[in-house]
Amino acid sequence: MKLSKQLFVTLREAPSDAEVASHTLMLRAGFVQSLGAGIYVYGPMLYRVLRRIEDIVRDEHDKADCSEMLMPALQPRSLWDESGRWERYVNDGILFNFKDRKGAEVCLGPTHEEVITTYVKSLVQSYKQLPVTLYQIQTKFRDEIRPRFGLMRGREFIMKDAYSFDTSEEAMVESYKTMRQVYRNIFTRCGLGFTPVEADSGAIGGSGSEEFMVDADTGEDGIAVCRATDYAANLEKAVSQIPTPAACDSKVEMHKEQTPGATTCDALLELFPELPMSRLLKTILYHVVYDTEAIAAATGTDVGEVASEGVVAVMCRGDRELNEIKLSNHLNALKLELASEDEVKTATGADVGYAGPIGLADHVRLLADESVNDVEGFLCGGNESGTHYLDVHFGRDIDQPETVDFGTVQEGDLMLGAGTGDIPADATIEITRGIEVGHIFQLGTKYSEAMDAKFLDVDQKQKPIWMGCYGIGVSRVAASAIEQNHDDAGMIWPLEIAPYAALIVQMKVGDEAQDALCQKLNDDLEAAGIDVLWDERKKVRPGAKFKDADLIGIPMRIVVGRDAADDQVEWSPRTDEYGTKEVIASGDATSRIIDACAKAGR
RNA sequence: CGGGGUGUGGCUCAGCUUGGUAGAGCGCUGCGUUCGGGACGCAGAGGUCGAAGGUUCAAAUCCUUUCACCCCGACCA
Repeated sequence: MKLSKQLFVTLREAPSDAEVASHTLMLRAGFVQSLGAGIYVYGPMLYRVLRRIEDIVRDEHDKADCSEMLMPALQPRSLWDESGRWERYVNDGILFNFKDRKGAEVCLGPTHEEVITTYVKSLVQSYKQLPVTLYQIQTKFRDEIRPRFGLMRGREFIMKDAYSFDTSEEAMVESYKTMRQVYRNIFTRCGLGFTPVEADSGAIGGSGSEEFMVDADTGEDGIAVCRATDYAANLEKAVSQIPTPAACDSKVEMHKEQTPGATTCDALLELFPELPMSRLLKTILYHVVYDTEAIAAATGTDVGEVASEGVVAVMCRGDRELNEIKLSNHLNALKLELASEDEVKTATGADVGYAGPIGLADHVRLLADESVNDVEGFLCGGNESGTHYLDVHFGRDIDQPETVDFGTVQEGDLMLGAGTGDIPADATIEITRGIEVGHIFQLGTKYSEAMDAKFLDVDQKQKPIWMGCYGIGVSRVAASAIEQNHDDAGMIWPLEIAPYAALIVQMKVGDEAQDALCQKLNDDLEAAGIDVLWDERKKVRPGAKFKDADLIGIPMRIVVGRDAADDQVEWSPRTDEYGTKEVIASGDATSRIIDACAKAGR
């Protein structure tokens, strides 16, 4: 491919609204153009990368007997009412929804469980048809709270989603394991360094779930990893041993202290410098919108009797942090946010900053994180502006509220069960960052039951189909590949997914020997099935060509210049993975490229 | 949603405080000299200063409204 045939325009300066490397470089290289927040045009170079990723995705899925299909992006509300997700997604504001000309509500699909379940249930009647796994590669729409970082979090993005259908839980787990291996193969072939982690299943629902994280400091997700045990989990999900709280010898009676202006843990520590942070209990108030149907189903009560909203107070040790995901899951919340100032005043009778467990308004539900266990003689808010209680003991002064793990794992925490079984006593947790490029779930029968997707089993009984679902952010894979592989000069693509395998940089266009040699290199490579890009732009000087070559990061490069008449070229790879700069015969260059591509399965 | 910031040629930005002919660098076009790591000279093209309204003899600049985009936060009590 001749470069001059493309609309190839690069920018010398980085556009001002780009923050992360992948976004900046893609804008500079003309890979993307922004059309609005989280909406991008994918240029020809990027599209080649996306197609390469898709091809790898297809190949690995097909090898695992998955069938590709395509579902509509436009989906009627009725489907989402069947699964019960319409309200939740509209509440979260993530759904692009609108009315058609007849006034019927529709949405642009953020995911496709409803459609695939509808499709499959009409086809599957017998256990003899299962298991089956279907997938598609398609554009998804999500009205993200805050789109950012270019392709990392867009409102429209390319996703591969797969769905497995099985006759039993055990069979579902088998399908899940197969897909886990498929995912490992895909990301390995894409040349990415990644970590699979245990994950929270979020709004999709279901039981087991793992995320595939590309290791990158700019990642939006925190990951808890333990080198000693291979444990790795998303911070939303991770568990650890909570350090023992500082002991308290004194049995002084509970008493009120004047603490005007001290509304934070740090401010309180200044007033009571001898008090350890672990004996300071904060109480945080949340406004909760409940998933009434889920609660009714779980408790066996009538939907009408379940409160739809409420205020919850959660206690937590001063040296620990709450985890709103865990809290939200425990409460069956559709929405969880910090209580407003007014709500705090009504609930506590005090300004924000003095909430405590003693004397809360009756309508407030009190819970606590596990970190409060065994804390004695603690300080907590007084529910009166400018006061806190000191030397409070659970049991003696107040009952200990219901205590659940609502906490966030912290760097240096010991592993749960450290010192028992195979887990070393000093197995500690590190916090790293990553980019979520894949997520796999065991859905169970959540959707099949809600949408009545059943099959007739060998025992003559109708049973719900066991489902799994598996997603890969194709466009995000491209962005994270850059995030992981770049330098100051530009992108450095892994050969497997590079827009072109090789680049011919011609120094002087119009020079007979160079023209002829470049043409031969181009033809030989193309004949061998190699996609090669030939920079034969006439009025671009060598320096600019080198800069552009560095920017777009095609891994293998041949410079054709002064030695062309002697059939010599410069081997000038983008990374030393393909050797170092040297002058070689043109035929050697061709065979090096062909060999490298064969090795990479390209 | 809350807070902060920014909108001026394709890109990066200056000008705004103190109203008075719309600027620079990069990029683009033509000609010439150059030609292995973003060359130089000369001559050009390209902007209703995000939008609407207002104040004024006069608005990129002051006021009001609005839209868009970016960042931070949703971790505090």
